[in-house]
Amino acid sequence: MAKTGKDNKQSILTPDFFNRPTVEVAKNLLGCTLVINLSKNKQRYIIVETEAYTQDDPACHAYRKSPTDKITPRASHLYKAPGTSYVYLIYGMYHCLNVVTEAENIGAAVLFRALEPIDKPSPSMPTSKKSITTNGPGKLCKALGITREHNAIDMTRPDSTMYLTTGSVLSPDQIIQTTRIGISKAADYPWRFYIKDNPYVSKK
DNA sequence: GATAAGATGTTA
DNA sequence: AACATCTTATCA
Repeated sequence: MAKTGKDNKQSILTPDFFNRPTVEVAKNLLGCTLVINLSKNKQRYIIVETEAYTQDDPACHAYRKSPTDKITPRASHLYKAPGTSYVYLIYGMYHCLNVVTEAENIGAAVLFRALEPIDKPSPSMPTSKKSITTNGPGKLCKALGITREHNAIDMTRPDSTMYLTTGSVLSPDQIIQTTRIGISKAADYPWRFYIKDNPYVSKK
């Protein structure tokens, strides 16, 4: 289980953090804090599961067979500055939250797959996985109220409705790297990361 | 426990 | 027609 990190000084993640290889960013986001200010009360969540999607990845929305292929409207957000939010609708009923990585105009991002609440923790421990509402990319957006309205937010600014800060520092043996979930194209890429033994990670 | 199917609408 | 998902139903 991740620590809350309340004893640490947390600093906001800057564009430099996201302007790096996407797989590195996905790994390093584990343990960091998502701060979200959609309603009146600011809420914080620890990132416990991520996936990387790059410009060379057939599963990425920004994937183009040839560099001359046109950029589609949905994927256009993926080409914005590192640290920008990208939200899309999946299966007609769920939203998924990503943060843009690498340099502007590259087209890569990290998908947020699961979060651990800091401010409203479940009483003691969740009694079962069914009671967790932030373990899965569609579920967490529903729980946090994230929709396509929250596209193209600069998440590197403390006055944004969403931004990211440093959190608990994880030791290498707490970070599990494995294959991605829920996709058919390039599902064998080992670009999913999660915190070992954390009860808020999706799946079993 | 496992596996199957349905909901739903944007995208290319 | 496919889809970076989740819930519910049914079988064991």
